Amino acid sequence: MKRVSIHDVAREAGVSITTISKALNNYPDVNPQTKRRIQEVVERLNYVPDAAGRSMGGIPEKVIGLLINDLKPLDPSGAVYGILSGVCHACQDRGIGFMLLTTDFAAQRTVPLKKLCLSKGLTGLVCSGFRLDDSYPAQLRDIDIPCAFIDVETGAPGVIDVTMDNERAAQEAVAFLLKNGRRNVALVNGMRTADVAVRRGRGYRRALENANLPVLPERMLAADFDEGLAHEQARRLLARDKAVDAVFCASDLMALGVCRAAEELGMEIGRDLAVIGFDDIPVARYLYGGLTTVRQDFYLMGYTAGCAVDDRINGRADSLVTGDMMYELVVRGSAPGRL
Amino acid sequence: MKRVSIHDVAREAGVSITTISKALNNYPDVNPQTKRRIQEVVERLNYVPDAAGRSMGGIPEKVIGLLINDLKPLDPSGAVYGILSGVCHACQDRGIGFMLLTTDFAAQRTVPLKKLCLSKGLTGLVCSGFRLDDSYPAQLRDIDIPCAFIDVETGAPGVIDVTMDNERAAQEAVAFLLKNGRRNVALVNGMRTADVAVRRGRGYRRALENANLPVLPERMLAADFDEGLAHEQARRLLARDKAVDAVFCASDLMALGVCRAAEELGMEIGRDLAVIGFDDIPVARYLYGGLTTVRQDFYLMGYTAGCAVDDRINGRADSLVTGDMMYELVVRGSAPGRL
DNA sequence: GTGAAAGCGCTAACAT
DNA sequence: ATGTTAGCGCTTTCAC
Repeated sequence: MKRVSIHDVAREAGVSITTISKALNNYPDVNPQTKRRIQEVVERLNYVPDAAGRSMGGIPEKVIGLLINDLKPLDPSGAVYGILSGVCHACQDRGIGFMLLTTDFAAQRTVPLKKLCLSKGLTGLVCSGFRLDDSYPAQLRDIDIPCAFIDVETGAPGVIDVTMDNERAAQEAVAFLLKNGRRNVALVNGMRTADVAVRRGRGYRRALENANLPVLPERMLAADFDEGLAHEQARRLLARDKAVDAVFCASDLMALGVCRAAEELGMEIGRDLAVIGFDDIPVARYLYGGLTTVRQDFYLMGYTAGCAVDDRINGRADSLVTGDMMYELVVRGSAPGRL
Repeated sequence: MKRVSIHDVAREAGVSITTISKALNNYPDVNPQTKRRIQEVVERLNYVPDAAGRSMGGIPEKVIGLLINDLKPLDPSGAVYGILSGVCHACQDRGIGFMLLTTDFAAQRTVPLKKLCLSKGLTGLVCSGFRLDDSYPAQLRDIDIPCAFIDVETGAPGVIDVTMDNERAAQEAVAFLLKNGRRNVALVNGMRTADVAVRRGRGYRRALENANLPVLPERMLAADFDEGLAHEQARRLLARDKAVDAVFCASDLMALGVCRAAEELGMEIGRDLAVIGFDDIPVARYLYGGLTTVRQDFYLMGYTAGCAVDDRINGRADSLVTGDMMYELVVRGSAPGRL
């Protein structure tokens, strides 16, 4: 079964392919009658212009690629999904094509970013899920299409960094704990290769320093954004350091692990131990009397990134959304108090 | 900045474009020396073959499209994400292209499925998120590429239905409750337009009938797979019908809502009220002493669908994974007992 | 208002 | 082992 081409339509409609092309691209110099006849034939033959053909002819569709690093089977925090749907909707709203691409640590060394963009024919790019030791962030200067990076402050010239002020958010969260009477606040952080983790760690530290409290290394745990690891680490910490009365976690998932550990040790969440998470995942409000957390809006980040890239594509360079994304401390039962 | 084409490479390497093409496509009849020289020029010029050009020339890349209906900003159950990453990885493993597409109720009536496939140049299709009243499932006979449907038993000839035996799974879950002493089991179901909801409802009914227990309409609630609605409905039910000692929910999210309602009414989950969910979302194991649930593996469903479609593309028609997907009753604290 | 012809970047017969 | 040429489906001058 061969594909029906513009020639088939032309033959059937009794005109030249040129006229078909013009009619389909809404050129003004086509007789309305002819146009209608053509439309009819198009319907009847179920003709659909070939994208490759158009592209070659001179109408390459604009496409924004969302490049996700290390796409995993599970996305417990929903961050990847949120960003994905955000970029996707932005492209829909702007009437521009969307393409999902993936890579990983190894592939980044094999295929240059520029080559990737070129081979996919991208007009714009949004990157997400990259760590500080990945190589694509360093290849940013090579590509010549508008590009946005999510959750990594690349600082690269011309690159749109879509991030929120993680340091300040973390600082506020810890300050909230201190203000509500906690004095021995521990930290459960993600891996050091995650830009956001580094910054949240800094915020934690700064909050303690501002309150003239000691920053104790033994109270700063790394749990790779993993519930299980957080649970394990927290259990050990809480068992040996009875003074700890609050924990700030760099993700809700890790906060869940901490809560689990605390309950196993007979502590009551929100009273004996205040726990703050990060992200505000959909189920956060239902757990442990509600998980106090720093909300961020992944969908909006994706949507913002997509729009910003599209703006750049269209020459509007005004949108520089660096560090501007919203966050909000949502106070619930796991760490009660007032702001 | 013009795109570097095969001609540029040819000129620079001092050979014809044919030789370039052959070298790049690993034809045997190219002098190894020449080939190396070409590789060099390719690197230097940063040449990347144009996808559209190849497509037209005669090497159209195979592409499987994942068509998702009604893509929302949030995916609390992680179902969409799991399927997405599954199909994506399947395509990677099989060395075939992957394309994410979206549609919605309105668009389905505007753009015929066939037209969509044609315009995107798809070689295969995986559909997810469709309801019984959507129109694409009915247009299946129109398309002439291999196609898999997830979570809808279309029954269409040639279509790969990737589903699990929802009816049997639900029946087993309810039977488990009965076996462990529960006698007044309520149902909290999703919307009637979801194929899986219909089947899970049937399983619930059948389990009761098999045990010669009455099937009471007032104990069958519809909560649209929504936590809030489930909470509301359950609260009302539990308040008026004190006999209810167990609830089977068609999703973990709704189960959470039910648990919340029960606790508000002073009931203890797992003792006063047994609650079973469906899906086994990542956080399920951490809630209410662990949520008893029917696990399903969305990632695997996506992966299976992708592979099955690829098999079909390659002429291997053996893979007919209808109703075969795994499920498993995971017993935890919210509905304790033995199988 | 319509059409003939060139050309987009590439592959594939078919020479040579 | 390499080059010539036709053609893929489309858009776009430029004549008519």
